[in-house]
Amino acid sequence: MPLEGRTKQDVLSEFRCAEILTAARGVFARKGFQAATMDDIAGAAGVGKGTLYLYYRSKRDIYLASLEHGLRALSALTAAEVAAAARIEDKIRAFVLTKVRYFDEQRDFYRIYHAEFGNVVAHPSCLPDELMALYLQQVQQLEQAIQQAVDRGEIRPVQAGTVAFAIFEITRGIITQRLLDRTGSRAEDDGAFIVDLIWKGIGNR
Amino acid sequence: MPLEGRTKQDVLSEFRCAEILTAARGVFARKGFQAATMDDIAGAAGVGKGTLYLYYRSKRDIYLASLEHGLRALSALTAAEVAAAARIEDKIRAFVLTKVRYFDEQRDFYRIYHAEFGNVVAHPSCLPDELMALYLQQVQQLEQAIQQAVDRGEIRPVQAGTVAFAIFEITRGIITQRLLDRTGSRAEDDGAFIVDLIWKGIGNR
Amino acid sequence: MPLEGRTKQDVLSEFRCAEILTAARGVFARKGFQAATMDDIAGAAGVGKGTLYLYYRSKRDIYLASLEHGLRALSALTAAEVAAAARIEDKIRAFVLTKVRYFDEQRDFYRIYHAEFGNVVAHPSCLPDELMALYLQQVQQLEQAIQQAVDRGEIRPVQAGTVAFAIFEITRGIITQRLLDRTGSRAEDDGAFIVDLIWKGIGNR
Amino acid sequence: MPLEGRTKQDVLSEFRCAEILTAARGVFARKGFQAATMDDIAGAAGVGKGTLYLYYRSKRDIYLASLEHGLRALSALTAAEVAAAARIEDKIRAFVLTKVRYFDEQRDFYRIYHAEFGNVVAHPSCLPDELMALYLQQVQQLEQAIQQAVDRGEIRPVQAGTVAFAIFEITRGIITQRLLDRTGSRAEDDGAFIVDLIWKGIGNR
DNA sequence: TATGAATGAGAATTCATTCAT
DNA sequence: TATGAATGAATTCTCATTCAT
Repeated sequence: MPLEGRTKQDVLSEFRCAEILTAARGVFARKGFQAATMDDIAGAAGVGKGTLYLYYRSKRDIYLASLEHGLRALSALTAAEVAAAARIEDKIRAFVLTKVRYFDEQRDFYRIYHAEFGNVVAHPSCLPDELMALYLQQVQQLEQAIQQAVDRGEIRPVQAGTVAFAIFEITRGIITQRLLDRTGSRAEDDGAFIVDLIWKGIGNR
Repeated sequence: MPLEGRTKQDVLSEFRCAEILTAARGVFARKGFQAATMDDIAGAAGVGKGTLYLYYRSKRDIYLASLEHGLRALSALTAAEVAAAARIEDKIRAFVLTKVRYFDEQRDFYRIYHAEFGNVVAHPSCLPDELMALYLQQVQQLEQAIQQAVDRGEIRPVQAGTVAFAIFEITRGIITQRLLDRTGSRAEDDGAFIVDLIWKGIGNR
Repeated sequence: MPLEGRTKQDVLSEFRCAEILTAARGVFARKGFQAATMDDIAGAAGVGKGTLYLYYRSKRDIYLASLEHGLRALSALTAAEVAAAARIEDKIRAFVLTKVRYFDEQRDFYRIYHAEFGNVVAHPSCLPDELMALYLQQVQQLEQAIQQAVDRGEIRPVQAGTVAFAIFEITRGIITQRLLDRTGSRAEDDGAFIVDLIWKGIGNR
Repeated sequence: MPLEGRTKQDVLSEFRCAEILTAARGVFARKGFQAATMDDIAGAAGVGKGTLYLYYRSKRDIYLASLEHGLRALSALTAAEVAAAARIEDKIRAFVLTKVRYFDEQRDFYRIYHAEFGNVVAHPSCLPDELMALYLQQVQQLEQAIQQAVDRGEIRPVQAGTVAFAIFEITRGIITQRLLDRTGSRAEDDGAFIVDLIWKGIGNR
């Protein structure tokens, strides 16, 4: 039974970490990084302020951990779904839909995600390389799929990187809209629209 | 003479306002809203800290004024260029190119613009309605043009709003990339790419 | 009249600095460095807490400034008095008496001075070199005088450095006692005792 | 068997106490009272943080116990050596040498000892009477010996208390120097110097 | 007895805003 | 009108002490 290591401590510790991270995500989503205080987070997590520092070294640390946690989950999910699709058309659809659905359920996380990665331009050097890599990896996965499709002649020759980036951006836009409008359009429809647009363009016949 | 109001005062006042706004834009772009201090802005504007409060009520006020100032200019410019183009294809090209070029020259402004409007999701209620309206108006102009094109049969029947939004998002993505990469691709080429993608999609044939 | 620079600002600034330093000296003397809070100091100085940071960068800065201020005054005074005395006996007396009298009037300062320089052993590297130099200079002045007296045959051949240091230490001891006992022995008597002891020793005849 | 009390418990308890005290002494010496944390001490002692509170009521308690422990040992040693010497000259030498040698081997303790008793002036009321008594007793032992020597005509009539105090202070100075300089002068030489100075003074012939 | 996770009071420092000059 | 010295509310982080296990 001791096979799994010191379960008591470790499980409790992991539980606390998760508790804090979840609470923090909500607070950060509601107030943004600056306006969120350690008191807020401690209160939301139902622990003392000092306890936060037992698990994370600083406010920024908690923030980055929130970010990484969600991003890693999203990335794994997207990679799996995209890989599972055969044709490029389906891969794109999988890419879009996975993200739309993920963020539909993780609205708090989207707010943080968006605030941070949306602003890479404004403050380029603020994020750890590891996190940036994780973020950029998303587009790269799609880019590779598109490049292969070009090579196989499935689609007309386009710059895979820029197209992937365009899809990425439109998806982000759609997700943003879905969060702002509460007019629950179906995720499938939004996804279908993007794929259709990217696939056929708007030009008349 | 008194036709134009108290010219001396007004002109001086406007001059000071512009001076402050320009300085503030640079500071905000460099440091972000939170990290920028009134001392920074006063220093950059070459005035005393107290003077800022003669022209603006708060730090946030200066920020919003910066935003509005640039946004108004961009909006007017875009409207004119889009209106000047005849065919929808050209209107889209004009839309994209105007924005790409504007931000190429107003990089400081782009950083603020992006940070703030990119984050509407995260902090929905923070911006005054007037500013939001100005922002949304950009897409609406494009949307109308697309709707007309649909009505005229210039392009296949698509949801004008969503397409306009997609173009808007891709454009933003491209601009972001241009600021990050210093690999100076030509604005015309980036613009052409977007129009091409939107127009024809990536599907074969 | 503008010969003396911007008097208004400078005088006010110097006044504030002195005010803060005096208040701080009292607080540090009463509570020690660690226990003294910026609130204490601000309260004692009759200014806002933020004001302290207009004149000094940190709590430690205020502390060091207090120390340097008093030390510089003492050093100058001692140097003058010692130089004014002709015979080595009188120089030693001047050295002892100047210090005893100075600290009689600057009890607050003595507490800081003693706490900090008394503890060089415990935390050797904490003080800026400049301050340490100022401190050590005191013994060196005396050492030179003693060495000259040895060279001239005024006194028996002794190690000037160690003797100077011994005088320095006894003086410190006496001052400490004077502050603890409120039994007001006359400074002259204490001074005379030290000189007598150092001069003749306790050996019979 | 029960004559000696609950040996098992008591011995273990004493052992723990000694362990903690030794560890604490090192930590306090290295970091000073304020900067030393209970975590540091617990870590150095190889026990849990909570355990410290089973043996001592507070951080200050541990500190004072460290102090008392070392001071008691020093005091006993000095008393014995001084008593063993016959002539006053030898008693002084014994006094000086015992202390110099003791602190040569207990550098950690010296740092604490010096920091605390060196600062009696700064914070007069901080130490328990018992500890102060123990400290002052050192000088008093010497004072009595000197007074007897005066009474017996061994030395010229001097104020025994002040002379004892002077010797005490010079000795402290020498020890401090020995710890700062690593220029290992022999303890005997330093001791001889002090005795010589105190005995003959520096006056010529 | 031994532990170390949890706590929260407390302190240094920053900075938007005010206001006397 | 212009200034910048003064302010104090607000925030992050530390660490002695407690207490459930």
